[in-house]
Amino acid sequence: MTKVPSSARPKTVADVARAANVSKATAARVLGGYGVVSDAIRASVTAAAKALDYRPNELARSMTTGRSGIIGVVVGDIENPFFSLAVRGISDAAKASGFNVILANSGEKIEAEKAAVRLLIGKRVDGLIVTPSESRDITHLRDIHRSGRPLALLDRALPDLDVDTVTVDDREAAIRATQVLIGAGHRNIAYVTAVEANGHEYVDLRQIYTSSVRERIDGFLSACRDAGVDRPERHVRLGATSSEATRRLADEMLSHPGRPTAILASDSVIALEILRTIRQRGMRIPDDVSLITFHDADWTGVTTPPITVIDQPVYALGHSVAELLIRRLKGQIQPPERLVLPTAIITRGSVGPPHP
Amino acid sequence: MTKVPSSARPKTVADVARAANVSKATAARVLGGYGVVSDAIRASVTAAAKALDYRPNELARSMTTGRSGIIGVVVGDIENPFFSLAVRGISDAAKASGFNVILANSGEKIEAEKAAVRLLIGKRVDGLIVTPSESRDITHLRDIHRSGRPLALLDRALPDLDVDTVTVDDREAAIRATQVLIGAGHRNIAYVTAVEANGHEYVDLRQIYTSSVRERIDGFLSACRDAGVDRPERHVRLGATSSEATRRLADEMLSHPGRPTAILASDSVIALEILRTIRQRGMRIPDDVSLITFHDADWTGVTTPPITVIDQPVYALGHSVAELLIRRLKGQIQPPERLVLPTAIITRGSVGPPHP
DNA sequence: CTGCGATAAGAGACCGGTCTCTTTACTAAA
DNA sequence: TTTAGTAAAGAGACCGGTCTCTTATCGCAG
Repeated sequence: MTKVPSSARPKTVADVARAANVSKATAARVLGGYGVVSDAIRASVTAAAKALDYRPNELARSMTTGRSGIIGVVVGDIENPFFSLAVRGISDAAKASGFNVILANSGEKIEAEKAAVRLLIGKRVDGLIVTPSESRDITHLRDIHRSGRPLALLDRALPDLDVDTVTVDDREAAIRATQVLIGAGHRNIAYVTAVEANGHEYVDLRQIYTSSVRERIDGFLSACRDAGVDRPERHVRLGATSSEATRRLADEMLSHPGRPTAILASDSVIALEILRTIRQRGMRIPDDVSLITFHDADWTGVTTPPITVIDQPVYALGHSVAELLIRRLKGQIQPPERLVLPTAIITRGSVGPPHP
Repeated sequence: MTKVPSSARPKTVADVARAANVSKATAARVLGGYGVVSDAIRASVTAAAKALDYRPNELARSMTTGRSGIIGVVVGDIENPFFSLAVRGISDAAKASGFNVILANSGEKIEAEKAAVRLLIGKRVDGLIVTPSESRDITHLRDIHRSGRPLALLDRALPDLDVDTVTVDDREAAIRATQVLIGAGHRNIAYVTAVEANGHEYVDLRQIYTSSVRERIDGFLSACRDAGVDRPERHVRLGATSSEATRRLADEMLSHPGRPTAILASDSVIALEILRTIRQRGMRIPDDVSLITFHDADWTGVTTPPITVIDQPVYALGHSVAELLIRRLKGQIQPPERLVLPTAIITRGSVGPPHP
């Protein structure tokens, strides 16, 4: 004798109007919370709505109003704690202003990123937050901007695209981290990053299409050169895109006779894999090799020794880029802002003097 | 002389139809990829669409078709790597079938969960995946089900709600982990979980409204009792909901004279905080206290010593719950399935004999 | 040469809201 | 008593697609 589970078409304003014996317009006014309605009518419509279990169709609502209340977010990889934390910052800021978030991840692939943007635009999100995976091909981002939908960039700036952007002082951070290693006596320092390039071999800065990574490498090289290191670009390693790739890369790098005495990792996921490789090879930190990584991931404080990190304000990064976007969504027009948040080095125990 | 950045209203099928000199219906057939159209007309409509930079309005499309191509996901906490990984599994499965994902997190609060469900239903998602934060109040989940929209549960079963569910063998896993500790000689074992309850004091299984946690505690208690432990429920600690709370709880627990010689942590976030507290108190693992945690989080392998864990197939959990849901979305009707995935214990170095 | 079926294109209703414009009823000022 | 003014409710267009139903055209068999 149980009720048939479904098949009951969701109720509409027209259904409620009929039940309450008012016009569709009046019912819509009550249910939509706009216009003027007498208290008596309001009560009876509300009662009818409750009785019928009316739930508004946000889709229909969005179509007429043109606003969906949704912010689209395209990140490189949700699994990377850096992004999960940033997304949390975005979500919190969005929720506080009554917006919701649709998440899509690009896997750092430009084609996936384009598809995601197309999809979100199609869903008529009110605005987008993107971590652009490339600076070469940004036509899809131009399109967003051109279509009048606000766009904001997270963690990675694009010189050619003048929109709200929140990044950290990547170059500065890389310089300081490198100086820490140089100060400890290192001259053979490797920089390991996920960015893919043809040949996995670093040649030139212009080959790096991810702005944050380019900044970091630039800072790294600059600090190395200032310390008189010869051709530091030899020690930039690209292509740590997966744990396997990173493992292979690290293994190859550490088995080499002229192996680095210190490593600077571009994110915590890479650092973890490098740490694993170091352990596996029976080497010790910081005795055999020193390590610094970007992102103060939660685990970096509990290893033995704990890892010295570049602490990025990740949550704030997400929170403020969302706030910038929302400000614009609310109609405030102002010139695009480029926020650069400061980082700090947290000194732990993973840096020591070089040991050849 | 630059073009005005926006204000150009997005083009519609009607615009394209006009430009191509065909009827709206014909243009729609081409652009929507349905119906029959001659090659000549198809070409001219496609050309017109490209010229006008037409982009379909998915909102309008969803409204008439009734399908949005979106799966709504409500998880407890995106920041917890357990959930990020599960979400990744969901996303991958969804993408493979042409679905997209809207993510909302409840913060394990029932009110936020209800709001999220209401929102997603309003957005007319095609189906929902939820990790119910409570088994007491599930009217909102009943509503989903009743409205005919498929619902699937992730990680937590609800006995009263007969829908597709994917969980792991929590009770079994807890028993095995507890037995490992008991086998090492421990009789004073603490179980620490995030679940909140009035008074933070464990009294009764019926007080635990999160099914997975209840299962685990049940298994833990059962294994303890089998080993002749007296009143093991004394050692169940609730309320590790934030890092601060966990820290406080752990600190209090470890400073107590009759402190546990081993700890079983309900997730990796809790374990990390417990580990920090242990270190901070100058205690050592496993000499002073043994530790096992649920979830083989990436960091558990790199601490000294590495942590023995209960390895849950988290990605598969997400992937298969999404597949179950999608199967139903595609119209296949079958009785609700309750999948229980197996776990395994990965023995590392965090368990040793008790040391009073 | 007529008629039938198949194919291609057009006309217009519809989805479920919002919103403008119009109508109605009632109060208050002239 | 007439009239202006206002508050409240109704009628119906509209958003941008989909989809059914109708109409026009063409080939081919009888």
